[in-house]
Amino acid sequence: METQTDLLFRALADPTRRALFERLCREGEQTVGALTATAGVSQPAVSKHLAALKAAGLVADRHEGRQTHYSPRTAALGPLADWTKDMSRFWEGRFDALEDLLNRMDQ
Amino acid sequence: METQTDLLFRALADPTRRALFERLCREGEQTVGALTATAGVSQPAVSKHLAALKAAGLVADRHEGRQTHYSPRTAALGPLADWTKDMSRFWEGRFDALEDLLNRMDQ
DNA sequence: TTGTTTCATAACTGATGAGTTATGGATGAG
DNA sequence: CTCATCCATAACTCATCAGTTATGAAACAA
Repeated sequence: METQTDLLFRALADPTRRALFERLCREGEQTVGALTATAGVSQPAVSKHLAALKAAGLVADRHEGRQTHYSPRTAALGPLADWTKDMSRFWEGRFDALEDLLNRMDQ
Repeated sequence: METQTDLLFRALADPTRRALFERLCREGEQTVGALTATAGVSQPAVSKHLAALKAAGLVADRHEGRQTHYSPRTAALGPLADWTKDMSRFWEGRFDALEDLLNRMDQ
């Protein structure tokens, strides 16, 4: 079966898709047209990537007339942060750079 | 070009590969044979996954006689933690669940 | 109504990659 | 020196997926 975590990791694996999500995080809500203008791929490609991000819960869409506005849902990154921290914790106390990692995550 | 971040996200995208890494984090150093025993895929498949994890810096290998021991390198998760935090920060102050995410990351 | 714009979907192509079996190199056991 | 064991690589198959062009639906403009 396809868990939500699987979906999340897979959604972020593609560079083009990750770049779209990054733009939304940096610049805020954007229409498909605006995203397509500088995405380097065709409009249908952008739409498909946005659908994948939406399936992973990473973006939300809002319809306004002919346009569809997409915005980031950074809350969806929660499981990713949890997983990263868990992996470090499991390995904790053995010998490695856990402290460095946690320091980086603590603000 | 293939950045180190691309390599990291791609390495973690596959469920079988992620499961191998999780096992190493939970149980510590393992030989290829031990990992293969419960991986659900063939020994060459395991070897290839381990090679991918190694290319991403997520594991290290140690040769001892005929056996190869693999251990996790959780420090390689640093860029992932950084990226996650950056994305949340960019979106910070706009309106969403940043606090919840950061609380989860703060220990 | 007629035409234009915006986006999503369908249909297809090509590349990538996860899996397999086969094999070989290296080490250890006898 | 055999022979078995452990792992990595080669060679191949098959599915998945990122990209394309073509098209259609819906909203606005005239």
